Amino acid sequence: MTSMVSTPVPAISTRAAASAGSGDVASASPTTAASDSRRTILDTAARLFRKEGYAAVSLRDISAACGMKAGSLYYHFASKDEIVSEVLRIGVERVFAEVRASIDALGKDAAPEQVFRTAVRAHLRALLESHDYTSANIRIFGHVPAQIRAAQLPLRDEYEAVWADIIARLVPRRKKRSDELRFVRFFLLGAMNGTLDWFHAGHASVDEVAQRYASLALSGLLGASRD
Amino acid sequence: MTSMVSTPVPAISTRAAASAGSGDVASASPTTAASDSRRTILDTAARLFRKEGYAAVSLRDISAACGMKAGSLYYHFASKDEIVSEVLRIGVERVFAEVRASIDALGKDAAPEQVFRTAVRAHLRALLESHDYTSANIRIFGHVPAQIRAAQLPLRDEYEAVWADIIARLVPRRKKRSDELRFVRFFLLGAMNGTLDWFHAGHASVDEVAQRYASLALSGLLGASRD
DNA sequence: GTCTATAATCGGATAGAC
DNA sequence: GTCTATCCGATTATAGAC
Repeated sequence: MTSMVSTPVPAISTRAAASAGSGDVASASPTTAASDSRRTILDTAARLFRKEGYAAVSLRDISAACGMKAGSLYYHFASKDEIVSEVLRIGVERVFAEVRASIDALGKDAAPEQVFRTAVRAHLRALLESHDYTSANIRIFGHVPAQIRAAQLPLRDEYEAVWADIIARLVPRRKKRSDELRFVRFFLLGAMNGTLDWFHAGHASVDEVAQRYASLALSGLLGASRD
Repeated sequence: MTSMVSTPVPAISTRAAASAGSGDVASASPTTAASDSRRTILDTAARLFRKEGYAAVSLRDISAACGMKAGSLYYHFASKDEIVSEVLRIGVERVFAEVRASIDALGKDAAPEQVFRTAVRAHLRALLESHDYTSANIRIFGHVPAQIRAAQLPLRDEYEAVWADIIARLVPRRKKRSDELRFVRFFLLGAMNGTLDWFHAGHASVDEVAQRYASLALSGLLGASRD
């Protein structure tokens, strides 16, 4: 959600989950002891990175929370960088897949506004209740080494392209200049990702936040409140 | 911009700059060698924290960038925690003071929408072009030790109260429920603070971003574009 | 006020036993 | 696969010279 590089904009739902290399935790490989440990390490790392930040979490912290010793992590990963890269990648893959799936479920004739509201809800669900991976990504992305950030940009751009499409469908023909839409996209993603800084389960439901945020984005705070 | 604690809401511009303890860099104390060094250390720390994050910046990094040795910092500050606490405090004080000053300059009869647009511009200017302190605050707040965060909440709440007031003036009488306004405030501050993740000088001016963001917040992305 | 020197701890990473 | 043991550099912080 940071890059300003423009990328080819695929139509929504035309692309497969992309990459998903050999290490994709989400894919259903045959369960082995090694893959179990690998997944446990990544789950734990995502949870700790989300809570504490990137630099504040040591490999000793991760391994201890897994019931392992620090040296054992190196059987599964070559470095801390490799662990955090995987966590970041999976974080985007998941919110990406869920937003696209939620849109696809609406069918091809869904109204642009309905598509928008559905995507906002899916993004916020992934961020606030489903996935430590996605929330860890948003929270630590700006704090990992620049080299790791750079490697993640293509995947982020792919995900942002989905939002560019959703927004482009929504906005009337007039003023479709691409830098117009860029501002809208940054505005919306900034507001949504900012929920991580204040949302705590119990005060309001994720779906309520999603409804309010979608309405605010569509109509503004002076606009007619339709819900 | 994180707390959910409600605080007394002062009318805009009725309160002095609050606190501004003995160590306020912004206040004009007689310039001594010690206060010069103190200020240099804080300026440098703010710049590095903004760029690299909290945990990634060591006291050696700060002192080296000041042309000093690490041990010398301890003449001016008791710990890294004390340095970062000062940076965070000054960051809020400054954006606070500038937003309030920009509103005060409009006079008491300014239209709510004009007040809003002016405040958005002042906040974004402090964040994106004026102050490493303010941008450092936004970037690292969620990554400093919990104890430090907690100590900063009252000041943050004071600043958020200004926004609560600006927004309350703007919204029609209907539906002024406070949790309504809370969502609007979080939505807006999230979008504005998110600019840190993508804005780079040169592509667009801060004032252009401010205009677009204010319009989007007021009218939404379906609304009439009035600029 | 700033320096040097150092204490005490913790960090990522590696080698080899089991 | 996981553990133990260890290397080695970096970190915060302190003590005392100048």
